[in-house]
Amino acid sequence: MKSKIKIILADDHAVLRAGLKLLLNNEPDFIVVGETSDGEKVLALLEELTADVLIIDLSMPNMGGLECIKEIKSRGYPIKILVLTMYEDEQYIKEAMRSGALGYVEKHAVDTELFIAVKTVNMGQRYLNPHNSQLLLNSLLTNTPKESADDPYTLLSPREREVLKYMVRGYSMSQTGKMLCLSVKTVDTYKTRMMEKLGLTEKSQLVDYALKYDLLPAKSE
Amino acid sequence: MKSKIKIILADDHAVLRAGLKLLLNNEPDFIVVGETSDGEKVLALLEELTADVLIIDLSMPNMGGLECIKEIKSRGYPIKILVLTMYEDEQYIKEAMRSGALGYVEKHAVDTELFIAVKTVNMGQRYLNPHNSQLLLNSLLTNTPKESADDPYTLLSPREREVLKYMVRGYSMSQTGKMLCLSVKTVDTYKTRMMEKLGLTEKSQLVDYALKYDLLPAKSE
DNA sequence: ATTAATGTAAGATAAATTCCTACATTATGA
DNA sequence: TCATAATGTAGGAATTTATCTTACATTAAT
Repeated sequence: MKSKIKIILADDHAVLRAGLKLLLNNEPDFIVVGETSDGEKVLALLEELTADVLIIDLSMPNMGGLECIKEIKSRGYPIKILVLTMYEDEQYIKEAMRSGALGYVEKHAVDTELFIAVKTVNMGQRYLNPHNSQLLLNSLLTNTPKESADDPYTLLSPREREVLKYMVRGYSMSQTGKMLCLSVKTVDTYKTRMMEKLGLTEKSQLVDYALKYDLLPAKSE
Repeated sequence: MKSKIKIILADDHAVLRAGLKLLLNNEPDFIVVGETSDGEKVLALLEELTADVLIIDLSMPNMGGLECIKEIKSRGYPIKILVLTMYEDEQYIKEAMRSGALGYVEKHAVDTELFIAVKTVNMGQRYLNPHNSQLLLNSLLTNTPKESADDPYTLLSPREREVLKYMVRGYSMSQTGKMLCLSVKTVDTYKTRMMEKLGLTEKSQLVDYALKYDLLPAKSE
């Protein structure tokens, strides 16, 4: 009988950590040997015990996940690192992978994907979320530090973004035009171009897009 | 032997949900009878099954937690609502409590606190994170004894809110009409009535209003 | 039982959007 | 560096949408 994969959990949400621990311990192949909510304490833990895989959240107090990963690598611990986070921000993933993480799983993922990811990185192989792997591998390999493929700050021109912000807030084209001292026609052009660039056909999709990229103002109380 | 407390889980992070489910099911007093990652599906679930407590995350796709809570209340489901979130933003907590949540637990909390919270709200009593309870109780009691005068759930009719949601998401009147199987004219009437009720003159003000009251869907990653 | 609110919708008119085209002015890549 | 793509700007005509007004049946409330 082969031995279980020893896991350390690092996530600052205690109740979720507890659930995750149970989830993993419930599987015959895994055993959680340590857990912590704090980046610095991860390093302390590694002094005390050995484990095969570290499942780490990028956002933790004291020492962020990224920093922690770098430190682990620079100290030469042989532990495999699997990043578990809710951001699917490509920037973060790339940074984490470059820093020495072997794999990346979103919190949105289901349990089975987590299990597979743990096993994969435990074998020393990379694991990337299927959704991101294509893009990521490309951008990791080509080493182009450009932002995510549909990021508004790379895809849309400044003026277009400006117009977008007004439009999605319910301003009509003419109103937007007035706000920005542009002809309605110009606003129209921007809108058309944005739709083309983003491959959209409905105004509501533009709103979705703006929502996705936080282009709407924060809730004002 | 008294029956277990039936729980529905609503959190968009599947792997965490799985852990949480195991954590709760592991306790003799609880049983998770349903789970979902989506605000709208919470409502669908409530149609299908009955449960005692809904544990809900505030940030979910399609329909944010706040909106979802309000809708549950407006539909009159007797389920007790416990908010589980990582934000310790007082504003959010207040809003959630005002909207009808009975309790609030941070994801940072340990499992035992979660258990206590579930039991507390199940009895119909409020549960507030010890850290926040002081502040909150105060501001809940002093600052807002009344439903805020322009709350959409007191001012607007259900159908009006429905229409509003589509309109502010960039759907045209005709599109909204199609979505809701209404004549454009009917949609028009609702819009006009809402504007009158709220004393607004511009569509953009409607969007602001929706933004203020979380009537837009949460950012979908 | 009468009024107020709600859910529904049509017609005529006014306004906004769409589609196509156009043209300087930068960037930018070959 | 020279062609080409991207950007910022806008007009006209055709079409779609929105607005304003009015209407009516059904509940909810007083």
